[in-house]
This record gives sequence, structure tokens and C-alpha cells, in this order.
Amino acid sequence: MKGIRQLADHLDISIGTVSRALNGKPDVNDETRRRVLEAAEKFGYVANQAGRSLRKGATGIIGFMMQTGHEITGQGDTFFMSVFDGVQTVLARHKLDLVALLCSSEEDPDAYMKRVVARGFADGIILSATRYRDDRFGTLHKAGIPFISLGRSRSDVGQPWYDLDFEGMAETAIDRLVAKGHKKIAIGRPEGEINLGYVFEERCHAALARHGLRLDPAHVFRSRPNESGGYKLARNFIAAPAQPTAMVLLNEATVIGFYRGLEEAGLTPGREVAVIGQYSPLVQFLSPRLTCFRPALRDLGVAVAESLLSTMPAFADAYPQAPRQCLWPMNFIEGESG
Amino acid sequence: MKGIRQLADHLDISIGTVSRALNGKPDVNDETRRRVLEAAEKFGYVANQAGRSLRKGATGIIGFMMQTGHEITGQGDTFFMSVFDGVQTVLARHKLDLVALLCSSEEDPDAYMKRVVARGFADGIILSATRYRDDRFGTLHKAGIPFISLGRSRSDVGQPWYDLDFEGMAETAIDRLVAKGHKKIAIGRPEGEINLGYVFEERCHAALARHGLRLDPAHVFRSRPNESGGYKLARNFIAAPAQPTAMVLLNEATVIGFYRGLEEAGLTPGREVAVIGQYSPLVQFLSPRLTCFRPALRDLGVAVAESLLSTMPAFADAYPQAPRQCLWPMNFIEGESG
DNA sequence: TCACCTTCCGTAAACGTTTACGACACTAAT
DNA sequence: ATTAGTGTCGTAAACGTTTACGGAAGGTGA
Repeated sequence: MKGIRQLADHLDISIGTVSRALNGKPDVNDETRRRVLEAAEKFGYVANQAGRSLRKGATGIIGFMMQTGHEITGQGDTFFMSVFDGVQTVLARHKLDLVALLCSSEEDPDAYMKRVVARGFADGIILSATRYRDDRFGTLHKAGIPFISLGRSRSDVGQPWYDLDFEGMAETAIDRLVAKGHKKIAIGRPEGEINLGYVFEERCHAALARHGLRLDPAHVFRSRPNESGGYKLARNFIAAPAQPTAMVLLNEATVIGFYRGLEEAGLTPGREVAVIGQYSPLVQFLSPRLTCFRPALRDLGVAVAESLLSTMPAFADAYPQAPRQCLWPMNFIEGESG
Repeated sequence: MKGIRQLADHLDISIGTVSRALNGKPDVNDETRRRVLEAAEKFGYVANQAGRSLRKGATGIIGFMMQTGHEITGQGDTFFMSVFDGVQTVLARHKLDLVALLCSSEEDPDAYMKRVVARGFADGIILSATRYRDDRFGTLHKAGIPFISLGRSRSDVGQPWYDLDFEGMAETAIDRLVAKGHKKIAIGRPEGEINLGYVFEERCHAALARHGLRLDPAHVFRSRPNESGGYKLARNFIAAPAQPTAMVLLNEATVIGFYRGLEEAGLTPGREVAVIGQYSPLVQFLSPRLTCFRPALRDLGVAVAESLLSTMPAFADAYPQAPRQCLWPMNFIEGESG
């Protein structure tokens, strides 16, 4: 079955009617519609993507941009897969499809975004791994393509955004550590321009100030958000001046390496050193169990998708009051590590 | 800049010439081409996806199909991201783009594949998470769409495939364990219809037979390929009849839970129980370090992409001798666990 | 009977490209 | 002076849909 032409010929009606029947337009006889639907099902006919989107000016596709180098944000697969799952349940209601736009580590993300936009690849975009300065915002804004960012940036252009509440996490973690008597608290943040590092450091700084403490610049550690980054971080931590007694980390893989580094030095998380991090499925299988913060990721995906659709004229009606911005809460999970 | 029409008007030449200039066709004056390229760059013009692929009958897109539920294969993000990276370096040579086709956990993978095919979404497809029986092979084969599978299936239709050499891993692991004196060796395989479980069990069975040993059916454990699956697996392992002394696992997350389960029972990997698994970036940060098998994933991506392109008429010339099938080697890494 | 409305369907244009074809100007060879 | 060839470009058709428009057939009310 090549196209609508063949389907129409087979049914001995015009392609116009076939198209209307398939798209649920009102002006087609019930019996005719039934026949068309039946034949389409039988032959496995599905409208060609290119033809349809050329005519309609819309693709029916929502793109989720990710970078292929796997050490950008340090969010693991379960993170994205859970978010995707939530996004898809919303998109399915409108027959929209989700695809992941994979930007190679060899291509500049800003240039990649320009290409995607110019080609008219997607009707809406979800951004991740947002940087401190991020040209993708401007590109999408200028092109008038609806988008939402998972993570903020200094380059915000008034688009909707959702972000994990690392600020709340910073506050709660610091409060807890201070209450436990810690005075010299260190933090780890990802290398590079990922925006959440800035947000996190700033808020930790503020939270400590509230308690009359200061965040020693020598106690702000940058590392790649992976296991070996965490391992090196542990060595730097141990060798740091004015030895800190607690560490707040953002990333699961970093925690693994950090644990190992401590262990090799004869230190145990939760005893000599307090460690607090972000939840991932493996943290409860670490020993000692990690004290951490856990966001509801599937629900986040749902909320993000609804917020995006609420900015798209074709779907906005269905989501009259989707929040445009949100700091997504992270639940505290008490472990043994801090 | 809306389209080629506007670009042509601005340059005061015809759209045909603009198109030819942009596409590197020979019959266009050097000076004219320069002007066109310059203007296109200046205005950020990129050919519209729909128009182009409608006319050409090709999209310039290669799709990598993944399932959104994150416990299908148990391969983590670093696995796919590394493979993607390799695939993209090859695709970039031909101006092809890679996108991940995300099949929702609520949609049947076979039905999803049918939709993708009928819409004419991609020029070529890479399949992952192949099942024992997998209708996607038939769908793609009938539609005549070039594809390759990362993993085999009983539903193979003569398409190219690449697969990690779990057979070699099984042989080597079993040989090693037997040489170390183990007689009762257990294995873990993923739940469900993922094909590699079948392959792996079969080969372990054969390897043991070579040594005059048998694989006790009670020592073949099925689990979800995640941490809690591995944890439960440890409890089952410990309670198993005719207590086995060694375990061969396929998946990194499973290993984490398995370690924890053993530890809670006062058992140490590499002492009371031998454990062998698959590499992931975190295994060297486990304690004791995991004895494991490591595939070169980026290179695998390169090879897979080249094999796929070698079956596509438009690109086949560049890859005259890409292997159509390959069991991708996994390097042995000696650890402390077995 | 006529006018008017409704229901259903066919016709054809439009979406933005690529490319086969032919036209034109010029050069080179006969 | 004719022919053939080369280099460059414009024209228009085609790709597979969706949809505005109009027309035919039938029903309804005056």
C-alpha cells in the first residue's frame, strides 16, 4: 500500500473523502467512514509523514534534545527514561510522538538546535542539560517554536521551564548537617557550564550564611559527573585544607566514586564524613545507604509535557492552568550516610 | 527566511539554481554557488525537512528504536550513549542524522514499528532490545526498509546484526570458574523475552558440559535487570538447593543489588561466592572490584552504522566490506570478585 | 413547484523541495 | 557557415497529503 491514492482507488472513492474519513472530519457518511477505516487497518495504511507535515505545516512530533556525550549532566538512563514515560502519556492523548534528538558530542549544541529548527523537524521541543549561557533559547524563541526547558539558564526568554528543586535540596541538606553539628561543609558540583551547578552553589552559600557559617571556596569541588570524577573528588576532599566533615553531592555516579575514595582512605560515610546526594535506583543498595533527595520523575514528565502543550495553540485548550514554571520538589530520604 | 523561494528572490535567481548550488550539483557557476552559500549561511536557511523528503523519498534520518520502560535490557545510559557516539561519527560523514525513536511502555513495540515504517519516518533503523520472537523484523523486512539489529532474534530475516559476544563471555567465565575449582555454578538472566537470556543460558550449559558438569535448572535465576532484581536474586541464590558457589551475571545494576544481598548475609564476593559480570563504568568502584567483561562500545557503534549503511544503496559504495554479522568481542577484566 | 437547507463527496490547489528537460549563449571543430 | 559540444540556468512536474470550495442529491417547508 503506497499511499492514500491506492487506498482511495481500491475503495473507489476520492482521496479527499478518504483523508476526511481518516482524520475524523464531520462531513463523511458513517458507512463510508467505516469502510475507509477498515481498509486502512487491513492494509496497514498510515499517512506519510512528509506529505502530511508539508501540507499541515506541523509534524506531530515533539523533540527531546539530549547530548550524546554521556557525562553532560550525569543524570542516568533511569532519569530520562522515567521522564520520557511521563511525557509520552500526555503526548499520546493528542497523537503526538516523542523522539529524542541526539546531538553528537562532536557538534555544537547551539548549531544543532539551529539545524533542527530550520528543518522544521518538530512542533515543540524539550531542552535538557541547560547551560549557564545557552544560545538554544534564543534560537527557538526567534523561530517561534514552542519549547520548555528542563533546567533554567541565564538565557531564559520567558519560555516555560521546570527544574528540580536543588535550592530546596540545598537548604534542607545544609540545615540537617548544621543541626548535626557540622561546621565545615563542602559541596560538589559538575564541571562545565551546566546551570544547576551555579544555582546549587549559590543556594548552599545562602543557606550556610543563615546559620552564620560560610562556604569556603576551597570546599567547592568541581568534578565530572561520573564515578571516576567522584573518586578524584574524594581524594581532593580528603586533602583539602581546613578538613571539611560533610559533603553534599548532586549526582549518583559521583557518589559511587566518592564512597570508594573514602573507603580506600579508611573513612566511612555517615561516620567520619557525612554524605548527602541525589536519589537513584541504586542508592539504597549502597552501603551505608545514602541519605538523599528523590524527585518524582514520571510525574515531572507529565507536568513538563502539559506545560509545553499549554503554550501550543493547537492543544492549549486542554491545559488551561498548567503552571509555566515550577521548582519540582525532591523528597527527602533518610539514609545512613549523613 | 521562509524557504528556498525567498532565498532565490533575494538573490534574483531561480529556485532550481539555488537548490542545485546548495546540493553541490555540478552544473552551477562557481561564483553563483558562492553567493548562494553565503546568503544561505547569512539567513540561516536550511532546507525544510518535509518538502525535501517528500520529493526525494528519503528523510536523511536513521532511527534507533528504544523502549521507554527502563528495565527492558538493563543496559544503562552509558551503554547507549557510547554506541550512539560511534554511530553518529559514521552518519555525520553522509549528512545523516540519528534520532532515538522512543516507544512508550504503554505501546506494543511491534505496533510502534509498524507506525514508524508506514509513516516513512526514517531511511534506516537500528533495533535494540531484541526479543526471542520479534515481529519488528518481519515488518521492516516486508517494507523493504534497511535495518540492523543490535542483538539477534529467532525472527531474523537475513538482515545484518551485531551482538555482544555473550557466548564467548559464557565460555571464558565458565572456564575460569571451573579452573578455580567451582563445581556448582549459577547464572542470572533477565526476565522476559529478551533474546540474550536464551543465548546466554544455552552457551553456559554447553560450556559446563564440556567440563563434565551440568547446569542445574534450579541454578538458573531470572530477575529484572535492575538493582532490586539483583538483590532478590541474591536472596534466592543463598536459599537455593545444592548451594552454588559462583554466579555469572549479565547486567551491571543486577550486580549492585546482588553485592548488597550477599553482604547482608555476611558473604563477600570473591571469597565465599565468586561473581562475574559485565563491565560498566561503576564496576571498578565496587568493592570488591568486579571481575567482568567489557565491550568497546563506541567502536561497536561505528561498526553497526557502517554495516547498516553498507546495505543502503545510496551509501553502500563507501563500505564495500563491512561485515554483515558480528559477535562483538568483550574484553576480560580481572577483578577481585571471581 | 420553488426555494432553501443539509448531507455527502469530488476537484483542485497548496505545502517546499528536487530534478528531468530544454533553452540559451558561447566556444571549438569541421 | 554549419555543427557539435560545454557551461549555466530557468521552467515545470512531481512527491503525498489536507482542505477550501463547489456541486449533486435528497429532504423540508411554504
